[in-house]
Amino acid sequence: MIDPEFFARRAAEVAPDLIGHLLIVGETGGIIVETEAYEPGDPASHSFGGPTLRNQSMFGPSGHCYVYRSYGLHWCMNIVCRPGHAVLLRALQPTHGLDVMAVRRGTQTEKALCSGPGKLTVALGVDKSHDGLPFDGHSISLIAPSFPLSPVQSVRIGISRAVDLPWRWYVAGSPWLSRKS
DNA sequence: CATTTGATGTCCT
DNA sequence: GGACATCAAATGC
Repeated sequence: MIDPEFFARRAAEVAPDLIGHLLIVGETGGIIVETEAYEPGDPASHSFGGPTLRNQSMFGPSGHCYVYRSYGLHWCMNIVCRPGHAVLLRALQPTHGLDVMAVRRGTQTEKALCSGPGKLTVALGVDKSHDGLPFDGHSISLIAPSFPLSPVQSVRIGISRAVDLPWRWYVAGSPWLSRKS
């Protein structure tokens, strides 16, 4: 399991370190290949402006989930770092339970199973009921890579505020990203 | 191929 | 009422 100290840092420090970790939810999972950091004081972050009913998990214990509804219909999954900080999981390389994920996603094309924040929650079966749950190896696990990767740093995607903050990290050339880079 | 559009939860003004 | 950390299908070149 991951040292709790790993999560109790700034989101912008945790996000690149999460690249290469194996995320397991139930019988499905994959390797994290794309993340984004959101911090307090960051106008694009849900924690900007303090706690609300919706974002309260973002101010809860580090190393837990923050799951929210995006655009009224998609679930998005974050890992909470220190209070008000969270890392959005944007894409996975599918490794576990591909058949189950394909059924949930209703697609045959393996490269599109987890290639986006709204897609990977469907593939993993994550929804509001996972909000606030810990990555403790019970229903949700996180396993460190055997060797560190060197992700590429870039600007975030799909936001309209603080668009210049270079807080997106991804595995260069990976075919599993939410968009080609 | 690129661009537009529809689905509609939760928070903010 | 409007904005939004999105996706897939429809439409237009």
